[in-house]
Amino acid sequence: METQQVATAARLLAHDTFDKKCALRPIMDQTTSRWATLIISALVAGPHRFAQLHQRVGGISQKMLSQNLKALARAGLVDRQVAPTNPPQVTYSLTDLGTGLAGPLTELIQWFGRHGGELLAAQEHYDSQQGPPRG
Amino acid sequence: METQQVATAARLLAHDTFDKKCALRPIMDQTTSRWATLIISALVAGPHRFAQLHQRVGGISQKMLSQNLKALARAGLVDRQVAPTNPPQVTYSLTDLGTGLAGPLTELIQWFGRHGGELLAAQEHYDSQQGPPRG
DNA sequence: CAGCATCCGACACGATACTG
DNA sequence: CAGTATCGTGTCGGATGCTG
Repeated sequence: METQQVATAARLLAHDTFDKKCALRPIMDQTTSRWATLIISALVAGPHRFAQLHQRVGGISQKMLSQNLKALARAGLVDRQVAPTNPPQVTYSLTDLGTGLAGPLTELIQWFGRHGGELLAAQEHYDSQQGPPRG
Repeated sequence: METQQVATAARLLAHDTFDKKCALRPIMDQTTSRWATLIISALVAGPHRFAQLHQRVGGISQKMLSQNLKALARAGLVDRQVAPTNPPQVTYSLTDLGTGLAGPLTELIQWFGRHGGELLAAQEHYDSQQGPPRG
């Protein structure tokens, strides 16, 4: 189908997220990932040191923190400032781009906060009547 | 520290997303996961059949689609309607809760659409000057 | 058509140890 | 303090085949 191909091309040009080949998918995946969302929303409050972030984002390992921070820096969402002191001081902060993302992202997180009860209740209801998650 | 424990308790009651034990984390993880975001935003346009979704969300496998759909149904975000016909017709649609989530979520996706160019450019710039992604 | 069961590879993730 | 290197495990996720 010719129209099919045209549609695909149009979707690619427009960054159609539904398209399999959308170049944004990898970035979206990592940016909306478990840890990245928390890291970004933590940085909304202001610049943080590595250890501060590690403490703020409960349960994250240094490896994951470092890894996510690097990915976010690569995407141009966070800025990494190294102070030439001893011991070294590294400060992470949101770029303008990152701050822009933080808006929609925190709204999403806040939605979860507001509707957390409903979500939990729905799960309990679901589990109680037909399919317990395990066993 | 007593205050530490009190703070932790307060965070749990308030669904503090930063807390390691936050009960919402698993739900958030799967809801903001690669496929779930696309499925939800696909359903905003209206109810879909299984095959329709499979086609709409480019690159997803039946397994992942089925799995995500089940998880979303469990969280009370999508509704599953089975018509007793032959062959069976199963229709998925957003619940009110799901529609509520779709708002913040589509805003987030649209943000990526608008700033996709900047993100991609930032990555290229980053890679070109210091750290190519894979040696 | 809708969807589950199974196998299997790839990597995400965490714990630990080590470096500057 | 701020990471990197390495290892082991668990889960993610695709391909295939079968059911009703």
